[in-house]
Order: sequence, then C-alpha cells, then structure tokens
Amino acid sequence: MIDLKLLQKDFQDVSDKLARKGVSIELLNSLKKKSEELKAAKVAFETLQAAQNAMSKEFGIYKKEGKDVNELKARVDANKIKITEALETQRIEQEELESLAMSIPNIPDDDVPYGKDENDNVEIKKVLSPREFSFTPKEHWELAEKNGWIDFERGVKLATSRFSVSFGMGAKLERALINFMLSFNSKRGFEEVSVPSIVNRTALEGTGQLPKFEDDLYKIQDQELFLIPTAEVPVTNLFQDEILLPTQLPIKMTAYTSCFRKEAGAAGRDTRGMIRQHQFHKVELVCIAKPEDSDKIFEEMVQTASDLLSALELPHRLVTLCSGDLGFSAAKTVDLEVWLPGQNTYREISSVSNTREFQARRAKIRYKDENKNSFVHTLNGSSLAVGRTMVAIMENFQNEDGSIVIPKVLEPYIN
RNA sequence: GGAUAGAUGGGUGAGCGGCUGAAACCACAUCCCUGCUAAGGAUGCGUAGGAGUAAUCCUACCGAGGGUUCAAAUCCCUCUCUGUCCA
Repeated sequence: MIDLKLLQKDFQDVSDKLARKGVSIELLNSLKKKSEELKAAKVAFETLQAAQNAMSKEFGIYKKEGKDVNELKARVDANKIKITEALETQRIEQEELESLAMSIPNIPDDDVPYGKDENDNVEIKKVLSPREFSFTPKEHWELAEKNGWIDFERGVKLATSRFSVSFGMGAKLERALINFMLSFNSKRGFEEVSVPSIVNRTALEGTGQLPKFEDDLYKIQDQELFLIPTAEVPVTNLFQDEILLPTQLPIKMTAYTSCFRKEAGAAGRDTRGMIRQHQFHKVELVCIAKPEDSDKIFEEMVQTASDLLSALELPHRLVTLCSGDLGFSAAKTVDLEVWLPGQNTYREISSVSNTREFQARRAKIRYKDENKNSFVHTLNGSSLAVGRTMVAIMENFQNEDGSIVIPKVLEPYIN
C-alpha cells in the first residue's frame, strides 16, 4: 500500500510518479480527499468517545458514593446516540478509503526509466554470447516431442489446455534443475524453505495480488483460499504482522513451489509449447531487509539469478523494466531474459523486484529500528522459472539431429 | 464427526464488570556497583492512530466478529485456531 501520509504531504510528487505508472490524478485526488475525511470522522468519534469514557468513570464514583445517577444517565444516553452515528460514519469512510488505497500500485523508483510498455524497457547488459549454429535451430516444442521429454496432449487430457506432462529425461531434467537451483541459492546464503501451495486472502492482499487481480488466480471452491501464483506470496507473508529484530535482518530465503496462474488476458499468446502454462515450477528468492540495505540486496539477487544462468551456460541479458511495464507491487524490477535460438529472441526467465515498503505496509512486516518500529523492505525474484529454463536448455544445447546435451553442472543432479 | 480445555504484551503467565493497557517473572536497553569468565542494584521497555513547540494528553487493541451494560480482557452468542479424549 502506498504511504497515505506521504500522499498528503507531497501530493504533487507522488501523483507525478504514479502518473508514470498510469495512475490518474483524479483517483489520487479522491484518495487524498477520502483520507482527510476519514481523519475528521475519527477525531469527531474519538472526542465523543472520550466524553463517554469520562462519564462512565463518574458513574462508578457516583454509585460508590451513593449519589443519584439519573441525571448523569440521561446525559450518557444522549451522547451514546451521537457515538453510534459517528462510528457508522467513520466505518463507511474507512471502508471506502481502504478499497481505494489497496488498488493503487507502488510508486516507481526515481531511476526507473519512463515508458509505456515492454518495448521501452532498457537493456543493462548481455551475458555470454549466443552460440553460432551450423543449422537452423528448432523450437523447443519440436525438440521436446522428438525426444519424448514433454507430452502436451496428455496434459490437456488430464486437465485442460496449457498443461503438460514431462517424461523420462524431461522429468529428470526438471527435478535436476530444481535441486541444482536450490543448492546454488543455498550456497549463496539463501535459506531453503518449503511452504504451502494454498494461501488465504490476507496473504494475497499482503503481497498485492488481491484485491485487484483475483481473475488471475485459481480459487478453491467455496473457500477463501487460493492456489499460489508464485512462492513470493507464502514466503513473504511468513513474517506478516511481525516485528523483527534488526539482528534478524536481512532474511534471505529460497523456495521451490509449483505456481498456478489462470493467465487471464493472455489468450493467444505463447499458445505453443511451455512458455506460458497454467501450472509451472519455479525456484524463488525472497528477502526481507532494512531499508538502507535493500539496494545492495537487490543487486545481490539479480547477480545470483544471472550467475545461475551463467552456470548453466545460458546466454542472457539484463533489462530494467520501464515505468509502464512495472508490476503492481514493484518499485523497481530487473528482468533476466534468456536467449532462445529457436525463437531467435530473448525471453523473460526471471524477474527480480524491490517492492520497498509497499508489501511490508500491507502485510505489516516491521522491525525495531532504534526505539521505533519501521517497515522493512521486501524483495523477490525468480531463480529461475524451471519450465522456461528447460526451454532454454533444449534450444541452446540442441544438436542437428534434434538430440540435446545436458549442461555439465547438471550432471551430478541427473543420476 | 462427537466431547472437553484453552487463546492475554518479545517469551512464560496473573487478572473480582469500574481503581487493568493490563500483576509477576524472563528477555531486552541504559546506568550504578563489581576487577572477572558470574552476581547484585536502579530505571526504562506493547502496537496503531490523533492533538500539542514540548512536558503531556486523547482514542482503539487482551484470537476474530457481533451482543448485553452508563462501563467488558472479565458476562452472552457465532466463527477460527490449538491441546486432550472418544468415534
């Protein structure tokens, strides 16, 4: 959630920055007005309540002294009617403010480039050069079927479109990648955690998927429970409503989970192959940090994901997302895009974001900072999306006959 | 599924409907004493919001949500979770 105090104090600045993310000034204006109204309603209510409390105390004293309470009771009763009204006003204001505030995205960092969509993203650097092929490289779905690694039809048979099944070496490679990534991250100081794949509404509100993006989530029928779209949700919310000690920070975690996304609005995109599936595997990095450390941790996470790709000998590039392409909760995001020779293009394989205190404010994650409590910064990044890594391995390590070489670092994990 | 007990501040754990935002202990912080791998003493120490230059004051919160009452951590109802016992 954005900082309402900051909005009141620096309205111009906040609205300028959010305009870059496509938030209208009208919306922010009504938010500002609402928060002022709520404040007034609160003051009105609290004044009445204070009077009520004082009279109640008096009441006790009167009783003790055996004085007549009829006159006092009449005053108390009259005040009570006003309190009920004031409380109702405040409740309505509160609800309206919350639903408004919860749907406003995070403020982008100052160094985020301005832009409309993914075409305006800015490349930072390329890592490893794409290999020269002496033949025309095939796309991964062809290779996957040819080698018997992935069965797209049977996935559809079991569930629906955009589900697939891995067999044999395909399944082994998947498992090897998960283990390799977890070990790699673990060596870099990220603690492994294993979390539920189902979470409640509060958790999803904490990280920002709800209330705005319910259509993208799989919901459990008749229950306020959802399949997780990313491990970021359960792992970040591990510390929801907690006050951490500074000595605990930074907390660096890595988790493997399946991820479930409806991909609403993605009709027609990446329909072939396993680039965009409803269920996919992902190893995630999540960090909880003091504000002054979060930039450093961010770089560390980007570097870890990049090194992982390098260890797998996969050419990739780093891209800073422009303001228009930035996600709802992110203040800054760097995407890692892997080279896919079959498609002759770079495709997103990891996305590292700093949400600053946006999620911490929603999920109430704080730490003791000197004497006061402050919000932590939360960061998350994929490391990596397993399915897309398999795609990248297939396309980059293919031979002319369609066979595929397994990257050397994975050998110990295959057998 | 049935029965039963419970849910209090960072932790353990008291709490008669008003004097309880909450005892005590532990932990933690600062200071004093002490010259030794320790002990003792003093003070402070929940969260959020609001008023004020400030001292300070006000409001809310004792699992969640309702209710009774002038007044609820304390009484009533519903729900959630945890423990134990029975199927």
